[in-house]
Amino acid sequence: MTTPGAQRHDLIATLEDRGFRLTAPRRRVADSIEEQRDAFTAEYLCESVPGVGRATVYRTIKLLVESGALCKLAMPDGAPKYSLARVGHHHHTVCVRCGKVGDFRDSTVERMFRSLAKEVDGEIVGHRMEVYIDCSDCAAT
Amino acid sequence: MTTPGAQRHDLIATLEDRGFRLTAPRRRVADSIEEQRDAFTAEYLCESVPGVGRATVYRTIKLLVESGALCKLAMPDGAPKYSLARVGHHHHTVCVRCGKVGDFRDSTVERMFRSLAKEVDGEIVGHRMEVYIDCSDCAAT
DNA sequence: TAACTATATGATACATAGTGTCAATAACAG
DNA sequence: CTGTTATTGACACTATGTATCATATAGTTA
Repeated sequence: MTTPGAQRHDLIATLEDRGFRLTAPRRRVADSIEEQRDAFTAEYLCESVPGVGRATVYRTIKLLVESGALCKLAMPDGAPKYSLARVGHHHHTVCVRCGKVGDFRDSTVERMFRSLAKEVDGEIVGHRMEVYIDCSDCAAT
Repeated sequence: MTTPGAQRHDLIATLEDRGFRLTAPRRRVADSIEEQRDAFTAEYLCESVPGVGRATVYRTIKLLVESGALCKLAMPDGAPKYSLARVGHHHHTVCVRCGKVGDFRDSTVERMFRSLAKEVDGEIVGHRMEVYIDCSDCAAT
């Protein structure tokens, strides 16, 4: 049981829990990710941690995505961005103008997948869903 | 009104309707796409039309996606594949083993988006959804 | 049907998002 | 403090495109 509302993004602890070594480059990448409020690209993250190798940044991102601590999203053109995971399983709204990410879990989403499971030829092994929005802040400008 | 059941994939006609020139390279790319039964990558298509420039293949794919005649899908890792569009707006099931693509339109999907529209901070301007399956043929092997 | 012109082509270089290799380095266990 | 093994950073390479530009051609018009 996790305490509701007490969402931490202790990315380094996530890596430690999975048995990875706590290195200086990983700490710097994790710290930088925790500072990002909105969705960010891997290349942007590389720039935010000068001195850390590009490959290390990508490797760290990959570990965090595999751990479920980070979500990989696709922009409308398919370009990838990353966003901190705030809840277990969820989907995202992404503002196409400012990149602000929102999470949502909707009972109708779950209902839809249950309904779909009966129709498809085979077993559902995963899914992807992103909802693109023009957020109220951007719409106001 | 379209005639239900009479789904054609006249990709060349789609380009003509949009005012593009009917060139030999475009005909070859369009013909090759119409032969693909499952989702395919752009590079695979390039190989299937030897002699046609890679840039031309990508340009033709882009025109067809913009026309709605071709769908760009994302595999679980985000890698793009393309699939002929059979109906107006729909979503896809993709077998993660063989790449077979199925279309679906589910009333609960529409209901879900209507429900979501009330919750999000802004206006929904688009979405993306793919359902990954292990199809019955692959599961049998 | 010949000529004209805008569009399209193909070669090439470049951009973005990663992954594989490998020698050097550093974390952590003992 | 030392040894082992994971990790790093540099670099090369792959995949998926896009930009540029000289050349070629589709479709129009005389």
